[in-house]
Amino acid sequence: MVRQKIQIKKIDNLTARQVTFSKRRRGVCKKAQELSTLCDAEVALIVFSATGKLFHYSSSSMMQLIERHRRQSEISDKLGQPSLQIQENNSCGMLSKMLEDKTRELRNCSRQLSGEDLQGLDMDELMKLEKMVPGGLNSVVETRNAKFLKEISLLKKKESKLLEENAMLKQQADFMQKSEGTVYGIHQSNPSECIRNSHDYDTSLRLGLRFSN
Amino acid sequence: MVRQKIQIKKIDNLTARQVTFSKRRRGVCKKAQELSTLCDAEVALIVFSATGKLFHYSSSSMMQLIERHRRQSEISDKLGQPSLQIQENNSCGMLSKMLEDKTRELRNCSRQLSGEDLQGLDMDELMKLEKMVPGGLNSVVETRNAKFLKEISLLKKKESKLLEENAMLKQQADFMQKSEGTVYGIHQSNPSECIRNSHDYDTSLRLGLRFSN
DNA sequence: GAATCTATGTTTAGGCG
DNA sequence: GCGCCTAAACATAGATT
Repeated sequence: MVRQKIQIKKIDNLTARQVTFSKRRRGVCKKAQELSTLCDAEVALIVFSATGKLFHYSSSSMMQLIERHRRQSEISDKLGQPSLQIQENNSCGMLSKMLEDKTRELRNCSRQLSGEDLQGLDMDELMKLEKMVPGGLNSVVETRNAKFLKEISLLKKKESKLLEENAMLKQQADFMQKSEGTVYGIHQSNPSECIRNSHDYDTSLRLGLRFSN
Repeated sequence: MVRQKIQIKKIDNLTARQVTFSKRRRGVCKKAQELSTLCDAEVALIVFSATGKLFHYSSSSMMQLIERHRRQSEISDKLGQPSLQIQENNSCGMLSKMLEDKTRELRNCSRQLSGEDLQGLDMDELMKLEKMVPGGLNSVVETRNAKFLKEISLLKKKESKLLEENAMLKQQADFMQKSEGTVYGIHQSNPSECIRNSHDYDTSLRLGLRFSN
């Protein structure tokens, strides 16, 4: 049999999953290395297998990279909080420079985001933002943010609807399963297979936070 | 001129390097996501561009993953990772899993956002800075709002797509019902029978499963 | 710069030892 | 598990718009 197109969802067959994990783990690592080398970037990659084994790669020091990441996040957090430190510590020139940087970054982001991601965090962050900033901004910005929030509300309703549908379909599937035991398909595992050795996660349990496109 | 084989060394031309960075960064990110989804792995990826911009992706919580990595790296004989989020009930077979995948995707887009974007935190920064710097920030506001609108638009599209997919799943469910309740099961497991833990943290270290160079 | 195109290089699913 | 094989799927360098 020749190669099939696969869909990006959890591979059910344990063996196939492990094999794919091994292959793709190396693939991702290689890609990370290449990115680092070709583009002069710092890259850190941490992978935990379903069995809990750790694999990692980093272009330089993992600790340094993690620390750098943490600091960057922390800085952002501080800025996000109502703390006024920065007002005291920065001149207008410096702030202007930062703003320029951020604007550039945001442009880049817009480009990147065009494909697949965005959403949740943006909404959350904006909500948070709204609470944090008590009407101090000018009316134009407030109006726009309100508009944005309205859109978010709509999208959340849609999400709820989708979730409802999912629940319904789950029930349906449940019912069908109870009413008929016939199962055919590629693979059906015996539940007892799930009780493997103590080093083995049951992968079918892990409904982790995934994203497939 | 058509595509040449490239050698993995730093790209000299700045523009080409930036373009490649952008393309490959997304590529690596996608691969990381796929690995996570397909193989039920936890993946964290941190990338700093040559200009210092941060990009990251994580299949779940970046902080948790980093913390887990830190612990496993430094103390190999410490057992019993306390919390590995036990999953919700999953007893409906393939269709149910597909639906859950979709639901999860919808819910957790934020994580992909935090992976690809500079996060909503940048927005916070901008807001904060806007408040501090008097005037002359219209372009920043415009940029941000444009980004918001674009994001909303894309989110809508994505949700529509998900709804469509759910509709398809519904059809599938209908079909199954008509087929006398048979189930095209690929894998079925009962979570309650699957007890796991992970005690072999140090194994990966002994086996030299590292990619640092 | 960003988006798209496309020929080509690279990855990898599915097998097998 | 690992390594190798093949061909299909995929990623992407280079060019163009």
